[in-house]
Amino acid sequence: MFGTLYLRYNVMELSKNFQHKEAEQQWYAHWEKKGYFKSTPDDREPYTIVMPPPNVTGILHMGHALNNSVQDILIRRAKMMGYNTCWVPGTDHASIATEAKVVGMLRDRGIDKKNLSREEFLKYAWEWKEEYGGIILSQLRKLGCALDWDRTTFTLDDDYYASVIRVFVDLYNKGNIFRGVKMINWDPKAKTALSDEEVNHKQMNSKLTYVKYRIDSEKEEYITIATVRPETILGDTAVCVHPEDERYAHLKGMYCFVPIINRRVPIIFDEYIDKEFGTGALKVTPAHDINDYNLGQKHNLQVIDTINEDGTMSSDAGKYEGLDRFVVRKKIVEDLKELGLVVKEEDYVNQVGFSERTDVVIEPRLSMQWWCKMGELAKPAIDAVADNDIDFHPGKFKNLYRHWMENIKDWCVSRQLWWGQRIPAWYDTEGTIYVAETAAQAHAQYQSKKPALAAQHAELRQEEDVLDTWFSSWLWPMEVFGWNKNPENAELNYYYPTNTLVTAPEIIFFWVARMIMAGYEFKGGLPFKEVYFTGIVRDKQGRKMSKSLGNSPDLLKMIDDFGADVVRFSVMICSPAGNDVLFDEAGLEQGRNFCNKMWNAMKLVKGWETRCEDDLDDTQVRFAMDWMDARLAQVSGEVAELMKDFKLSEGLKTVYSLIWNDFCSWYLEWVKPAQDQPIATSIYERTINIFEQLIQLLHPFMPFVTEDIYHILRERADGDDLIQKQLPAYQAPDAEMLKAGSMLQEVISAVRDTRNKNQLKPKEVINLGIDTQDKAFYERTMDILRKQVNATDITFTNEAKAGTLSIVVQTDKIYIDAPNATVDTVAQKADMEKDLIYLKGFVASVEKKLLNEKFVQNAKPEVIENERKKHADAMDKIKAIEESLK
RNA sequence: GGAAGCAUAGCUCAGCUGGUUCAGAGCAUCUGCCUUACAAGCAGAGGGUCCGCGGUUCGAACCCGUGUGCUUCCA
Repeated sequence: MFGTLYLRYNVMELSKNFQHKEAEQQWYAHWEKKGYFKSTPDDREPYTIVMPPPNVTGILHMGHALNNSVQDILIRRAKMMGYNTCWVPGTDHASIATEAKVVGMLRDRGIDKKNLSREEFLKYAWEWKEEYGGIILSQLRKLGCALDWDRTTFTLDDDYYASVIRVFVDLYNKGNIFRGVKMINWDPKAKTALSDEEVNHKQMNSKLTYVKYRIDSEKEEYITIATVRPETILGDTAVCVHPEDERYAHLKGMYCFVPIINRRVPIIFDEYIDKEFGTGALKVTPAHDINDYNLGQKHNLQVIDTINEDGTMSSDAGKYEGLDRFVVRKKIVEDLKELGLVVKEEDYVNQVGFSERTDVVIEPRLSMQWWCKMGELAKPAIDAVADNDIDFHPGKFKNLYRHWMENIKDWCVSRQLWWGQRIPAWYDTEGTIYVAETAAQAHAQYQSKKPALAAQHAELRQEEDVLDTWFSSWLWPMEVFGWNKNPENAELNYYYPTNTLVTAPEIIFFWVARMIMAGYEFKGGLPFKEVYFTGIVRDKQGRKMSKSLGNSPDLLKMIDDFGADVVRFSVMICSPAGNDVLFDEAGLEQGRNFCNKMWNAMKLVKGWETRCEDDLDDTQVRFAMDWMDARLAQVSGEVAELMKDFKLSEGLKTVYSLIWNDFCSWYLEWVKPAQDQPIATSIYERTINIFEQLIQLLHPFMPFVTEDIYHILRERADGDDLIQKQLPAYQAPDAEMLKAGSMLQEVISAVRDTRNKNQLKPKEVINLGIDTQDKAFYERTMDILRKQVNATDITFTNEAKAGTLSIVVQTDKIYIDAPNATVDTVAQKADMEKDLIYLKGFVASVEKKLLNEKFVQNAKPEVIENERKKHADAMDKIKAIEESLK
């Protein structure tokens, strides 16, 4: 492997640009081979992240790229800070999504799920999983993720399965799990119940249809209701009005007929009704609306279920039986029109629930399901976040969390699917339930409870339903470390609680809240210490990236074209902390250019290697090196602060600017020897050291290019890899050096600006006369200054020379003499006059402040001191300008 | 209908406890340069009523009230 390295890194053959494809492959394999991603408990402090397991059916999209880049950055940085880092990968069995995929695959092969037994179906499902599942894990490698692959976990692994069953039984025994009929969200495509969290509400343009119901009386009299779901009319078992609605007061105790099927139903009165909505009369369909259901309970109404589990009409729908609900919606309105019962139709905007998984319209449906009571589980989890035992970033999600947790409802945990953990409940012939971890244990319960029945009918029937996928994911941080086998095992005790959970705010209820509850309930403590919520990835126009909009870019192609580093850069650079991510492909170019910049800087520096001479004097550029060290120290501190606050995007920008502006644009230009000139070995060595530290700061963000450059800069011993190089301890930057450095930059920029404004070509030589109190500064930096502004003579002077351009930097007066060009000194003077006017105004405002008694009384002493200093500085500058204008 | 958040340069965003020459950065734009690593580059410049209105304060981008607009979550 180092053979190929050597070839690629032969200086003479260094490519024009950074070659991401080779580098990525090479370094990921190297890191893996070296075992850098692996973690075993030792005496270091652990830093642990469990990756939110993507669906086993998933392929890498923008959300994953963001989420996992963030985690990788945190992990890699923690590793450099000396932690024993452990990042656990895995996938989620995603019951609904996967079962849908498998059903689709079977259909393509001409197999109908209905004709398969559970065992046969599961065999196919596992086959599918082995062949197509988990593609995303290999895609995460491409992104460069430093995951401990030996710990890869699947939520349907045997041990994982057992832990889910154990938790179910435990909660059942504690009385938290029960079975009951309730109104649930039914997904007619997946044919399963969903939890409230799995329903997305979207605004829809609907029609509000006004329909007349004939009242059962001598006269021909009608009551008109308004509905957006005419197809449910067939399930109506009442019409309801407000008790104080005078329009309907005379109908007390009367009945009306449901059109088409002519069912005689009561007119009931309830304060639930909104008198203003529609006609103030509501058709009540207890089987198909949660509010109607509640009304029905209260008023003892019949429940008639007119919709089948696949969304077609049931036998109770009479002649519409077998037709789809949306077909019937139209047809029934036509039929009602023919009967003359439609009063009018109005456009109406309402919220409609869609399945999070299959995106079909949810059907509220009454059904027998398994439920988990959440109230008790929620209590410690509420406190954990309120007391900041678990820290949320950004903090705004704390409120959201608390609000939801305080109003938490029972969790519908059963799903009418086969792919998942089968609910460990068995029924005897009389319908009694036995919940146990194994069939044998259930039988034992049965034997002891009903020996007579057991003797007659030995068989128990197991519940067909499986558990909600989230009922397994909520154990993730515990179970990836083998909680089920041994809840006190050494690994679990070392890595748990994990440090940081990085996830999307959309699953704060699905997953985050439930993991916290599970952590306290089953492990007796919090699952992670902090949660970082990334933003939602949107396109440039602010639209959420989604398959249906087709606005999410092809990540793998992007990685292929630009490289993982660039993709990571482009995602992170537009990810402001706590805000959504407006992904702009322009970031790809910026990232590519950045790689190119570093690559070329490396080529420049590397090119000096053969020009090194030990005895050369380096005092001329010592200023540059000392300044760069100071900047490095300063920015390292800034980055550390930013990372602590999860301001990763800011952190990246800061390092980017340090490398591009400070290092490439200033430093390298300052130390660069003239063409074909030798360079002092000491400068070369120190420059390499600086370069190393720079790319080390960047490494967590862009691991490949940095590791690659690290190895080209110097020949490295086996095991000397950037990924595991430890960050140096924080050093306070040399403040004097920083100040001097920016002064030099200011002088250079001011001279260049003046050159530009006077159309002095870069090649045009100038002379500088400098009037300053601080000659030492200019003596120290004179060579750099000369080179940077293309000056030949730099001399000290005490007076303005006629025909020169004068500028003032801080309080130094600089006279620019261009011997071979004509310059417009008048325009230059006018510019300075403008500065003067501004400064005088500024001084006046500061004076006003200082003369204001209230200010002097109330302001903090250091603020006043500052104002005085501002005043003095401005006065000095005014003086300098006035003198140079003479 | 309930709740939260946001509004600063053309775009995306920083701006801490009200006071630093505080109005900033990156991208985009404009001008000049193929200058001995990089034109995927270099040097420089121009862009803002800090959403409107009112208040608190010696002092407000920042605190309070209010209006407007946008976004998200919940029902």
